[in-house]
Amino acid sequence: MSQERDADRSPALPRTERWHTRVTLKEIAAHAGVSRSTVSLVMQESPLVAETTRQRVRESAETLGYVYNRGAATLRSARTATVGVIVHDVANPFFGALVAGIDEVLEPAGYVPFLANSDDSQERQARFLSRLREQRVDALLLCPAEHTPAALIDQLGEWQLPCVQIMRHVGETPLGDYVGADIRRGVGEAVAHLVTLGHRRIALLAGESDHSADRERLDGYRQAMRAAELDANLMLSRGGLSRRAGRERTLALFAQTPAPTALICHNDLVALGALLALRHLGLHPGIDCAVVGIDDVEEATLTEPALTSIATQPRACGRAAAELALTRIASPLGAPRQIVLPATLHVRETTAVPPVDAKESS
Amino acid sequence: MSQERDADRSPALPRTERWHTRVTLKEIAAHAGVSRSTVSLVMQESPLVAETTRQRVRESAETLGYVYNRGAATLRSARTATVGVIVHDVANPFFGALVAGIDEVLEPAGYVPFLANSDDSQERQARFLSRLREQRVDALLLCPAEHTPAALIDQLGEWQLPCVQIMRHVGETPLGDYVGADIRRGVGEAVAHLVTLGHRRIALLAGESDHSADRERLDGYRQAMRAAELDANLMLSRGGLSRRAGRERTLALFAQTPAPTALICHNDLVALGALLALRHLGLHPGIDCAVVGIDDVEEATLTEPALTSIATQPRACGRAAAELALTRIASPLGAPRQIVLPATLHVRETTAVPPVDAKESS
DNA sequence: GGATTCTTTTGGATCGATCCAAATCAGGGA
DNA sequence: TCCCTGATTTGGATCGATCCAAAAGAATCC
Repeated sequence: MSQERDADRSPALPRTERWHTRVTLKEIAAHAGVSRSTVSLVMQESPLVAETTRQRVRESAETLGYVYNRGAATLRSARTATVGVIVHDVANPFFGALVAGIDEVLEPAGYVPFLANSDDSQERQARFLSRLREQRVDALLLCPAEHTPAALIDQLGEWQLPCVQIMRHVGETPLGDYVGADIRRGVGEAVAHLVTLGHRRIALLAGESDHSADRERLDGYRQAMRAAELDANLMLSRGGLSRRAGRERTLALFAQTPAPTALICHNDLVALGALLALRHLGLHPGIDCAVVGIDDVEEATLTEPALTSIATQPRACGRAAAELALTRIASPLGAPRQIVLPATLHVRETTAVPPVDAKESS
Repeated sequence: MSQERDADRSPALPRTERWHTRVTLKEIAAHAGVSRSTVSLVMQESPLVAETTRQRVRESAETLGYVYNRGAATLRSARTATVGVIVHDVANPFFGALVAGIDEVLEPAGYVPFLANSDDSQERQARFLSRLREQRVDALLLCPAEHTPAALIDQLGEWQLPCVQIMRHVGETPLGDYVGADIRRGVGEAVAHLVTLGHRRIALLAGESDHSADRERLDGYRQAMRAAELDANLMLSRGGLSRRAGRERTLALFAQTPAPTALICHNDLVALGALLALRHLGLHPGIDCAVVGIDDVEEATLTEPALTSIATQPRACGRAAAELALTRIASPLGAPRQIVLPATLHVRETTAVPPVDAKESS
C-alpha cells in the first residue's frame, strides 16, 4: 500500500483522484461551500435543494472524483440497492436469458444483482441465502431448488426479506409473489395440436422431482389427454432433464412397444436430446415421430427440422420478476401478486401428421 | 418504519427474531455478558478470544437470531466480501460455465459475486463499473467488452480496484492479471491435425472485432498455415459469432469455389451453425467437410456426428480467475500473474480425411 | 511476594453516509 | 418595518460494526 505518491501533487493539475485519501461528502461540502447535509440531499436527488446549489455540488463532486459510498448510506437508511438472484443452473441457456432479463430491469433502476447457482442443492441455496442476508439485500429473486420446503417462504417473511419466486414455486399454490409461464395451458395446447394431427400415443418426458413446474406440465398433459379420451399414464416417462438424459430417455421409450408417435419434452434441452436419439435410430423427427419442446430457446429455430416448442419467454419472465421485486421493495406490505405469462405454442417442422401405420394401429 | 413494538417483549418466549428491532453486537454482548469488542472478535473468527467465551458468544448469537451486518463492517474495515463479474453474454453456455466456476470458488471463501451482462457494449460496461465502485467491491472479474480501451486497466489501477481479465484482454499483451486458454496453440494443433489428414483448403471462421481472443485465433491459424506452406489469407472469413451467423457464413463459404474442405470456427456456437449449414447443403460433416469448434461445450459431444473441438475449459478458467482475484485481494501489490490454461484438441467425428476429389485438386 | 510475561478482554473513537428538528433566507402583504 | 409563509440549508445524533491502545487476569520465574 505505498502511499508515497503525495510528491507529485502539483496544484496546477487537479488530479481526479488523490492517493488513498478517499473523497467523502465532507470534502465536497468544503469544496462547494455548503454543508454535508446539503451534499447528501443532492446525492439523493432530493427536490428540496435549489437548482444552483445542486449544480455547484455536482461539479465539486465531479472534479474531486467522488464515488458514492453505498455501504455507508446503507448503514443509516437500510437500503442497499442490491437484489439476490438464485437460479439452479446458470449454464442452462434458459436461465442465461432469464438472468439477462433481470439485469435489464435492475440496471436502469440502479440496482445490482448478486447471482448464485444453487445447482438444485438445498445446502448451497441455504448458504447463499445467509450470505445475502448478511449483505442486507433489498429483495430476493428465487428459482427454488428441488425439495425446497414450503416453510422457506414463511421464513423469508419473518426475516422481512421480500421474495419473488420464478418459474417454480414451493407448496401447492404460490403463496407469495410469483412470476411464471402458463405451462399447464401451453402443454394442453400442444396435446390438442398433436391430437388434431391424428396422434394417439403422445408421451410426456417429465422431470422426476415433484416441484410446481413439473406438476403443471403433468396436470396440463393429463387434463388434455383425458379430454381427448386417451390414457395419460401409458406414455409417461420421468427422469433427468439434460440433453443427454433426453437422448437416453427417448431411446428407452422407443425400446418399448408400441412406441410413441409424439413426444412432449419437459424443456428444449430434453427435446434436442430426443432429436439426437431419433436421428440415431434412423427416424425422421416430424415425419416418423413428432417432438414438442418447452421454452423455445433460440436454438429451437435453428435445428433441422426446426423444433416446435412452447415459448416460456425467459427474458420476459426475468423482466417481470425484477419489476415485481422493485414494487415489492417500494411497498413491502402490498398484496402478493402472481404473474403468469402466456405460454404459446410455436408450431414448426417437428410436428406433423403421424405415420400411417401408427395411426391405424391405435 | 414503526419501532414502537417494544411492548410485546415477553421474556418467557425468546422469539428467534423480534419485530423490527434488529439484533446487533450490543445485544449479544449483553446476553453473553461480554463486551462488544469481544463479540466482534468472535465474529471475525479471531484466535485471540478464549474457547469458552467463543462458545458462549456463538450460542447467544444463535438464540437471538443474529445476522452479521456486512455493511456496517465494511464502513470501518473497507472490505466488502463482494466481487464484481462482467461478462458479455450470460446467455451463452460458455459464460454460464465460466460463471459457475467463479461461483464455485467464491462461495466457500465467503464472497458473493455481483453479475452483469455488458452485451459487448462499452456503455453498459461503464455504467455497471460505476455501480460496482459505489458498492466498493473488493475485486473485479472482467471479460472486457469489444473495443474496451487499454486505458481502462490503468484507470482501474488508479481506482485501486484489483481486476482479473478473463479470456480476452485489452491491449497487445496482458498488462495486469489475466486468465485464459492457450488458443493460439490449440488452433495450431487443429490446423496441424487437419493438414496431417490431408486437408489443404482450411478456412477459419474468425470474429470481426479485433480483440485479443480474436487475434490469438488468427495468429495460431496463420502460423500453422505458414508452417504447412498454405495460404492463410485465402480462406479467412470474418463475421458474427452466433449459431445463426455460423450457419450463414458457412453457406457463404460454400458459395465460392473452390470451397473449403475444413472449417475451424471461432467457437462451438459457430461450429454448430456450420453443421446445420452443411446438413442443409446435403453434405456430411466429417466426410464431405471437416469441422473444428472451440470451447468444447457439453453439446459438442452430443451432436451427430460428434464435434471435434478445442477445449478451453470455461469452468476451470472461472475457478482460476476467482482464485487469482482472491490472492490479489489478499496482496494487492503482488506481481500480476498471467495464467494460460492448455487448450487441447478433442478429436471426434467431424474431422476425417478430406474427400478424394478435393485432395487431388489442391 | 513481586516482577515479568503471555493471554484475554475492554472502552472509546471512528468509518461515511442519512435523518430530523431547528435555523436561516427570501419574498409578499399589512 | 415587521410578521408570516414557504423554500433552503444546517448541525448534531445515529446506524453497527472495527480498530487500537491500554487494562485486567493468569501463569511463570526468581
